[in-house]
Amino acid sequence: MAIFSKTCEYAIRAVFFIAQKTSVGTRVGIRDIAAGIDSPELYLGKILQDLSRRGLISSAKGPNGGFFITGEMLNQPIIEIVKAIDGDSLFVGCGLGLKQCSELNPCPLHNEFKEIRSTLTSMLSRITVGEFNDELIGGILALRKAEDDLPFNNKKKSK
Amino acid sequence: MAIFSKTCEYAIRAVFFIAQKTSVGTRVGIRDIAAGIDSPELYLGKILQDLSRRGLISSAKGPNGGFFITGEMLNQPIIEIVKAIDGDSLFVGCGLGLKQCSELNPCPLHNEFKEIRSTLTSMLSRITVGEFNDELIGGILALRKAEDDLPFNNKKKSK
DNA sequence: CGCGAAGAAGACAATTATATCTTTTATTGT
DNA sequence: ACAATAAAAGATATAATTGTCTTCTTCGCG
Repeated sequence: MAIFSKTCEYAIRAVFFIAQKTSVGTRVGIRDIAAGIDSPELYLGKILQDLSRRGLISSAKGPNGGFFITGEMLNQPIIEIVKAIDGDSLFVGCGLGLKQCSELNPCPLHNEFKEIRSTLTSMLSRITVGEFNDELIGGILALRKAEDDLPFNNKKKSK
Repeated sequence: MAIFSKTCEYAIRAVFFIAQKTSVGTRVGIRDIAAGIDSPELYLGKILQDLSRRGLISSAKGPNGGFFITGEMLNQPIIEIVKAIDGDSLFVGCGLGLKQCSELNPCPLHNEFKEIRSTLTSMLSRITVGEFNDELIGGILALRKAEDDLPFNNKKKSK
């Protein structure tokens, strides 16, 4: 068990990827995103649909279409993505899965988990979707393998 | 997605429960544990088997048998349970699921996750299996619903 | 010894998460 | 209008997780 579900990992990486592409002025298609973040293309399609329906990203059909992220969405914290995909159980539930766990009837790890949760929540609330654009463009941060590991076909799409 | 898998939640609660019973000198059967922590009885059986095979709890068959926890096991940190059940992906993997994420090739959340992980790790390493015995006995902490919600048959086992 | 109480073990069923495929719809450029 | 492109949507497949059932083995006690 990682912190996020696989779906959520793909979603976060995809959103960072799209944000970065948007910041240099281009829309990106599913194929390019999948290549850019190392994810199964068709599955990613479903995830992007979902994010788009929830208003976390935008999309356009047709030639020159693709996914993009508008200005204000760049300032969304990534906790929104996590909540949209994985729900809020990471932030609200009892660490031991007790429905009735509360201040009055706490489980043994209740107080410890409050700390973990608040650390997580504040981190994910602080980081925004557009925050890493420059580092991603500069190659300082990665959403997949290193750049020179990219398959040769990753440039045929630059229009 | 909660932090731990459901299986792991049951496991931790069960171990706390057994530890507490052991500390007052009795072995406990699967049925009583399941009732004590609100878990499916038969599924719990599998989990306890697994923990027992890994040496995190002990068991005895036959009449007056049941599960118990020996002295030194009481000092085990609960991170051992988590690792046994959920593996160590919570503690070592990249938060965005990138296999090649590292200091040299970090994902955008790499440094933030180091903090989360170390908080989690130290907390789970610090808390021991026997740590809450007194509070559990005293009813200050809970592993299920409040005591007075217990089904009437929970005392028929006191031997 | 032999019965009953318990855990051990393996097969199986249901659910959820993950992934793929196919068809449809919308948009753009010509 | 037409052809090409790209996302949307729905149906289906696979795998992992979670949960149940049945049978077997072991042990303690009379």
